[in-house]
Amino acid sequence: MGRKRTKVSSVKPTESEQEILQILWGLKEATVREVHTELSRQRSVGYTTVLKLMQIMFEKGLLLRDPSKRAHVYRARQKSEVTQRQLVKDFVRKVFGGSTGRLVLHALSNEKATAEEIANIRKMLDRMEQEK
Amino acid sequence: MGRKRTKVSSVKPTESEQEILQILWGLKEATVREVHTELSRQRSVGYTTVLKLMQIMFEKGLLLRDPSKRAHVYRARQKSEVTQRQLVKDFVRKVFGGSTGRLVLHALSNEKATAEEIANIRKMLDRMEQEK
DNA sequence: CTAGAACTACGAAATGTTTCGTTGACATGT
DNA sequence: ACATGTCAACGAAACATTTCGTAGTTCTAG
Repeated sequence: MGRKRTKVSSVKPTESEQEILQILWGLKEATVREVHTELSRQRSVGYTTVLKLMQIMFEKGLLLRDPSKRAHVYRARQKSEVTQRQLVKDFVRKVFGGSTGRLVLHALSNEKATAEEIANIRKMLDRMEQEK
Repeated sequence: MGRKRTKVSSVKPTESEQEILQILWGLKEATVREVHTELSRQRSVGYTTVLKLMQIMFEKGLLLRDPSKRAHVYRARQKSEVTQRQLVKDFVRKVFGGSTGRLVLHALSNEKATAEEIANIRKMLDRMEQEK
């Protein structure tokens, strides 16, 4: 008997977990309290709720932690790029039937990007056409 | 007694519901059986499961239906654009900290878009810079 | 040394989502 | 008229996610 501890990399974070990952990516690493403080800015949530979520995320392999300090220090196991890639792919499939282009058009038509981002996007497009 | 029937437009579809919306957007309108047939292509799912989901979606106001035929004909209440806008916004906030540009860069670096889509994206960028 | 604050761990309730069996109505072909 | 198939409705089980209370430990100020 004994399942678990396989396919760690394919675990899809729930929505709450995504919020926490987002915060951890920004802070690089943080204690539960720091995450709670930050998340509280976005919505009302109890300390032990965040604690529990982060413990679960640790068990799932989404987070690493250093328990040597009294307040354990957590960090995301995967670089943001890796997880984001996975989530974008899933999202595009569910909401845009798999068409990345349609997602991009939609995203751009919604909100404004900065001039710098626009420039980067152009570069990206150039590169993509090169590769053909 | 009786709550409900408010804030219809702000209901966020669950993941299963998104799959069904995706199918309905493609078919314009469809019976439960048609949706089930289509969804079955993607994953294993029972007929009554789809039926129940669509009934719930109707109650939530996500779908409209015409019960005049024996097999009710359903369609999405909101145009795909509206719902997608909402979902993208939410997704960008949770996964990219609100930065649309970063989402776009990511999406593009993942998968290849078609030449036509790339052209459209360029046009969109042009337009965005015009507006400044 | 002691009171209080800050932590982790844990269990379990509350809530949300998905799945499906069963029932009864209606339709169709024989 | 009846057997067979298709349908909506519904209830509830199964499962997943979120929330929080409580207990026990360690730290810190006085």
